[in-house]
Amino acid sequence: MDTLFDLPAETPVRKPATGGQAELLDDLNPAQREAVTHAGGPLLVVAGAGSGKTRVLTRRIAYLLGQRRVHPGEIMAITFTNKAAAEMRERVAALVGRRANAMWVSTFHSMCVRILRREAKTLDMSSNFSIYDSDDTKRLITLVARDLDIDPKRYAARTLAVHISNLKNELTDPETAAANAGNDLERRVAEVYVEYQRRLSLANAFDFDDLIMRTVSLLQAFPAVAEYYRRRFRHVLVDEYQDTNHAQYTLVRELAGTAPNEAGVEPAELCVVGDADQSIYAFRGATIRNIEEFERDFPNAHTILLEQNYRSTQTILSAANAVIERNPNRRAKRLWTDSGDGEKIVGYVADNDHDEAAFVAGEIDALAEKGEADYSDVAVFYRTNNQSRVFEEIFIRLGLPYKVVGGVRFYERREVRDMIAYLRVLANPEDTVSLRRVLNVPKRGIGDRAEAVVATHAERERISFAQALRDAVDGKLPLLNPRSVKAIGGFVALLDELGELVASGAEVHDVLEAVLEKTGYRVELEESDDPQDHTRVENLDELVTVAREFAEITAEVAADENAELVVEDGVPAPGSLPAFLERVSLVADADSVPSPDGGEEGDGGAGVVTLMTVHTAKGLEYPVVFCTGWEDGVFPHMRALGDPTELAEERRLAYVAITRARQRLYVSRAITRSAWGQPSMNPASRFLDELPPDLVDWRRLEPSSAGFGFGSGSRGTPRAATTWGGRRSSSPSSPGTSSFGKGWKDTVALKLDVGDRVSHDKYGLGTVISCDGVGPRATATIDFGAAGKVRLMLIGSVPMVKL
DNA sequence: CAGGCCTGGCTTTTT
DNA sequence: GCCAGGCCTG
Repeated sequence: MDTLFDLPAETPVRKPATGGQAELLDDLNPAQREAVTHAGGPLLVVAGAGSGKTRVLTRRIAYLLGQRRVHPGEIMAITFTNKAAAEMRERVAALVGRRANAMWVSTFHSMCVRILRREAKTLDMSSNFSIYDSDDTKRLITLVARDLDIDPKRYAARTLAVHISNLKNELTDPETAAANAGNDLERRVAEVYVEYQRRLSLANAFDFDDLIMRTVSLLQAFPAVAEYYRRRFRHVLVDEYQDTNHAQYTLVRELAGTAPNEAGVEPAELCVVGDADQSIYAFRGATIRNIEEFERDFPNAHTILLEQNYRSTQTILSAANAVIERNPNRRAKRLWTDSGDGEKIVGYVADNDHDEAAFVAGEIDALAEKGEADYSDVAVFYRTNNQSRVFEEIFIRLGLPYKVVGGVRFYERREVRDMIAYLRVLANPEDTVSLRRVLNVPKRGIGDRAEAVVATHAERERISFAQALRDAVDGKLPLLNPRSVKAIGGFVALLDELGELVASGAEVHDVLEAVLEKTGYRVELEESDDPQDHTRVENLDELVTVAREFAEITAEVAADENAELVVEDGVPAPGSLPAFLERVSLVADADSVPSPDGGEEGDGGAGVVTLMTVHTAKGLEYPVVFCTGWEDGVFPHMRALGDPTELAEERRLAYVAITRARQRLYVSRAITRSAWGQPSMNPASRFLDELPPDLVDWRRLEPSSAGFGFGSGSRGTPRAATTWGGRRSSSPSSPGTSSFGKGWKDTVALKLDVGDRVSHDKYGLGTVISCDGVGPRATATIDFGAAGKVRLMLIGSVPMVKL
């Protein structure tokens, strides 16, 4: 795995400014230059896609260091991903050298971890705390909800977790949540929230949201702590500001300040960079309010707009502009380039998802054949992960090399998480969630009943679960049968033995090996005849390799006297178990994106095609991009159709997708697509209609009764037998001007009930067997007899009548 | 206590 | 169509 430590490839900079400071500004356009040199008040850089955002940030830092004599230790640069942080650090280092090491360049979360480890005592925590991800969080919430006798059917752990996360993102503490609770759900959530926080503390753990929220409350409750950081960091830079949530916004404000504090310490110089049009994480609490209201939040703020694009052709940019312009209440911004129009966008309407994938594969092959693109130049985007399947099927059949990025990640795999849980217990014995996770994994005869007895004892005696286990071994729990006591005894002895190994200073990978052997985890998998378990063993070997590399790299850095190994408060000892755990908790992008030059470890020359969701594609760019599944109900997603706010977010997602393309952009949709095993018919995505018609070369259009000319490239695919009336939108005559988006989007064309008889233009006579959703989300599953069961959306002009 | 079967559910996911 | 979690049985 090349992932934990790899630095991403440098995005091409036209004229690399290698040495002299004078060159820092040379190859910048006027707006970029202004952003780099601006001094004094808060600065907002509105950076359109491909406008050289990272270049501005890194040059600005280099300029601060070189021209404005800022000490690197005074700079804090905050990003959302480790990849972005690594890239920024790398690029600054390329400009200024090793001095870059003294800066804090990190993600919001690792920055907070660093502060929290340093200040843990202040919050009654111990600095070896665990960091719970959403899976751990859900487990703990499940435990809490069960203890509170909450009906898991009515209030799913996931739902509770989402609500609690939202509260934390809004910096609402449990008491306030309880006081504000206005309905049954909110009361239940608050109840769980209170107990959940108590149990987190007891486990000496923070969840992801806590990392931010607790840091904010730390800074707010302890002015001396805030002042320490304020004095220290005189420059705060924030990347992807449009993705900040309320908690992160407050954190930035607390760190930088907006006015001198009581001691007269001036606010730090703040520079944030972002693009409201690329905000696609509202579902995680991100709010574009923060970028929209920047000037109000930070008095005397200055705003700079970067609109010149260095990535795409004008055709692609015009398409992107046309789509995003439809979003209401948006700050005007139009991307442009001086590099020419380039190729037209290619459109394709497929009969079904299979046909769509075949078209994509055919085009990729043709481009490769003509030498116009390597496989690694090509990316295929879709809205949801399950859409990757059909591409995989077709690509495998055709022998087209590809890699799916995203989906279930390495560190989310069960076996990996089990091992991490063991390591966490060894690093933080109070970590109840991890301890209970591995209590009976692999099976060692400690069942639900025994676990419950121990848990109750722990709760009653107000002791940790770990201590309660020891009490069980000491015979203090009469409710346990002797067999369970013996099993628990074995488990505790095992942990003690592993604990001694850790205490003796063993390397992480040796500890990991010991866990795999001594628990019998590996043997169990090896002896299993389930083929999945074979993969699991491979993943575990991979994890051991990761740990070994972790130790080796740390050793190399330590041995390199040129490297400044910054050892500071809040940073675990290099190479230690806590350091490793922090790494795997905060760096979860193990399945990496293949490198653009096609060199993923020797798969020969042309590399592989990359498949991913649009969300995953953010921040990336490819010469050739396929935007697939542009259908109402797929993209925009079904759940966004009825909600203008969500629809605007989907449109931003479309904007992100389009602006990833450098030279060639394809858009496609399928008339029918199998979803959840059943075919469903989807109308064209409204976003297709928003593309200026003259920019799109429709290779193939949906067969229709209107009979106007279709592109010639229909490749012999069978045409759907549909002849339905009316409003086909993306016809060659009027793609951009169709009004169907207005007329039908809020209306349900057909009101159906179970048992109704219908007649469908394509499927014929049928009977409604179920109805789902309301309003624009309404669907019906209809049994068409010989034509099968079909789930249909009921919005728009459905080619069907009720009988 | 463990393993098997069945039902339900199901966007996106930087950390 | 697939996975996860709950329930039931051996």
